[in-house]
Amino acid sequence: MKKYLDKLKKNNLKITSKRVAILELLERSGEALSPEDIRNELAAKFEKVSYPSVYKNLEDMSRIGVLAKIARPDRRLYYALCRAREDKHHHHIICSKCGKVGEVEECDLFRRKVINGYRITSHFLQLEGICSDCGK
Amino acid sequence: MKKYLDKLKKNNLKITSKRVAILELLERSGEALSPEDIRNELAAKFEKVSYPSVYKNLEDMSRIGVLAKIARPDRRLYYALCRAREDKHHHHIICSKCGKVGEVEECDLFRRKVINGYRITSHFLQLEGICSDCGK
DNA sequence: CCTTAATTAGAAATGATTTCTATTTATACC
DNA sequence: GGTATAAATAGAAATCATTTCTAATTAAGG
Repeated sequence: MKKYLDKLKKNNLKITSKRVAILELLERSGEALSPEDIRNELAAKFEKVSYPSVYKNLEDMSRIGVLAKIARPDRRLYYALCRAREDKHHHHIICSKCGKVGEVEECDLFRRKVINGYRITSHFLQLEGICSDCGK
Repeated sequence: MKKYLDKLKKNNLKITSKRVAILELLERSGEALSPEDIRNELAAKFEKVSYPSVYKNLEDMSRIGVLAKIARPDRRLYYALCRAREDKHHHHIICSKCGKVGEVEECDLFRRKVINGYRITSHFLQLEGICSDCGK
């Protein structure tokens, strides 16, 4: 958490309770969440949470590289903690029934620099399935 | 072009002048275009072109696999002709600068039945990068 | 041709995101 | 610790890509 807050300071973004709560939520969940998801979670913790400040915080924090912004075919934007340094490269798989999220490390796209003439700048992989509990 | 029209027929989509014009436009441009781009191009050719039918055509044709739908961080949807061999599993990569779309066949996830205990039901992979022309 | 179901245009609605503005708050400096 | 000030915030209203609704038109099979 400290390294994210340091990065905020370094970029002249103040350490506000809302920003800390957003970062903690994204760290805890490990998923890409929508602004609406995030506002709803924060609403349980704070008396007042406005959409504009949630949107602005997500945008500001992704601009400085603390968060990753993800575009999906539902035309909504999703945000996830950018864990650039730590951990292994991975993606998430979501259980269609219970919503449980697991990690998928079988992805070697991050090693590829060029595919079919394109120098890759980003890739987004999303998996859906039935987890072992629900599949019994 | 014929193979696209055949696929429309096979899926009970009629061969209308608007659909043909959309396919020709996408084939000619080779890029992923927005519904707005497409409507504007068509407006030069037809007296009347409504947004709802452009949107519906793009959605219908991507549903049956003739077009690929691409979500980008500007929160708009883009559509490109799906040129890969029909039966070959593939994904798409879009150039961040010029919008050119290429096919990516290096994906072996579709062969995996189970990952990390999850029985996979679907996966979505989207790549972004700089194409060879723009990278010069 | 004729019939019928699909397609279309236009107007209005939708809903995620953004803008605007006045108030509050974090932080640098004393 | 107190204060100035620039950033952050909430709430109301606006924006704009996309969708819904409806009646008129059209493709395609018989």
